Amino acid sequence: MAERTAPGGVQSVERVFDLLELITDAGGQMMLSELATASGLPGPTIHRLLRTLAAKGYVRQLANRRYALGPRLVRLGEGASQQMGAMARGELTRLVDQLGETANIAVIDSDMVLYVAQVASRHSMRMFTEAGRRAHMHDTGVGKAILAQLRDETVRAIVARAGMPTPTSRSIGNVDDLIAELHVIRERGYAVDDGEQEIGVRCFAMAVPNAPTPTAISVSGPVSRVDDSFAERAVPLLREAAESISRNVNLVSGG
Amino acid sequence: MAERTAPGGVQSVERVFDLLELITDAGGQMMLSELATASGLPGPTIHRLLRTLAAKGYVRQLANRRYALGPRLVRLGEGASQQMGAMARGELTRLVDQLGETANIAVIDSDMVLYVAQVASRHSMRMFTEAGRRAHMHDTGVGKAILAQLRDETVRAIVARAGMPTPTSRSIGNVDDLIAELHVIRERGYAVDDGEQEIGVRCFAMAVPNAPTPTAISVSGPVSRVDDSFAERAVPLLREAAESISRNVNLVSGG
DNA sequence: AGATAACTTCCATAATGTGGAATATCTGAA
DNA sequence: TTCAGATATTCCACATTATGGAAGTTATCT
Repeated sequence: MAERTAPGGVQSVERVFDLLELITDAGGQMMLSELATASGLPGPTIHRLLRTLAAKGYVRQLANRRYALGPRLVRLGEGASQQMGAMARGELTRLVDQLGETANIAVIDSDMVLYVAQVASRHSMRMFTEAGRRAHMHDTGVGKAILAQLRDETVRAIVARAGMPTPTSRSIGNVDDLIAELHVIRERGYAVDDGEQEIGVRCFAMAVPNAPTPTAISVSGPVSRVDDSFAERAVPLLREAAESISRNVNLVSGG
Repeated sequence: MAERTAPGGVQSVERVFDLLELITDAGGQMMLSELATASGLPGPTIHRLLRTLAAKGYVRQLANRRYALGPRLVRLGEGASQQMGAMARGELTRLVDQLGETANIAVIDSDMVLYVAQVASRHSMRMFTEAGRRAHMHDTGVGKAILAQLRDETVRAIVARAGMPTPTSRSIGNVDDLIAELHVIRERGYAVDDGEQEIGVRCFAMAVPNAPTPTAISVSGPVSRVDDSFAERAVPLLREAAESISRNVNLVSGG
């Protein structure tokens, strides 16, 4: 019809993943009628698609007829996580060894950042950002590092869709301030999150150059440990790590 | 063609998930030609399917043209994992109320156990197994409960791939001892981990029957509290919980 | 460099997926 | 309990959609 069709895209495959994303957005389970209104697809079509997924275990139908994400997705997700992690884990571990703070790798995922892997520091006081967690872009180090690689108008579109909540008094609350901050990040080569997501937590982040999906890595910890002298040591190590990961992601890496 | 067609199944959807599973089995990345021989599908068909996935971020194409699992799968997997947890949380909470010790649910995930959800006891001294954590199978209660449901040769293959580290002096260190232990577990109906992962921690575990992915639940705590009289109370409650979760997880077709 | 293997694009074909209409099932009200 | 309204599922005629052989590209090996 009037809808734009992606070239070479297989319709039913696109639809089935749209449905899975909708269910995920809704917290893991949905009624068929809800999916119909959310997706705009006719009931029988959705039913047939979900039936196919259910037969393979990617979706489960509950007793109340609702459809829920199925256990087989866990394995695929874990595999994808390991895949990204395999390319980055060595470098993240090295960062943790060298700096003693928690290291993360995150990618952009529909207007937010998705934490793909984490190597935790051995300190008892540390962040709990689990792999698979999503966060806003404007108030995280990795998010700002990624945004700094995009064009300003793209950034505006992203925050318009995702919103700009201000979890702390230091969070950036409007687009123009964010754009200004991104200019600083581009000059400087790395992003800083100084208590923008949580007071007392500071984070240094850097984009992974030429990644297929915009990607960034970070080290973060309490301000008491993550100070100016930490930054001096961290920035060159972050750069090394980002470049090394870039090489891994783009070239072959047996793991 | 003369092939059997699944009733109501959407071909391209089935194929696309078969491909994702193949890539996962192969460790996260594969060449198109490898997929062609493994799946029996013609090259152009695979290419079109993967291109659709790649456009949405469920697969990434590396510089050497190999296809790897993409970052968007991470989020779906995480959602599915939480979903499993949601179905079990009520039962786990009841176990904690009844027994006063921490309850876990875990699934098998590429030769290891993946802790999907945990309800912690109120005791200050307790286990710290976080949801999302993976552990070996041979030295955990949930792992052994799951292995006891599999055929011996499958068990041998799993431990051959995953290895059998012995974190404590009580850990099982060779396959034959493990197989013997699994026979005991099958007879008895539940698994015990008595300090095999950490000295002083005891755990009772039971498989969730007929789960789509092999699954088990457990209660664990310090030996001082988790003794014989605890076992007497725990085992019937574990069985009830496992059966209840089984009913939740499997689609209740009879109403 | 040339040869070989692997990947990608093209396009005629019909098999495949589609969705409106009909039917079955569930949920809540009286 | 029975009934009405909402929701899910099955059916099936139709053409849109996916298919895969053949041809064209691009990488890798010798």
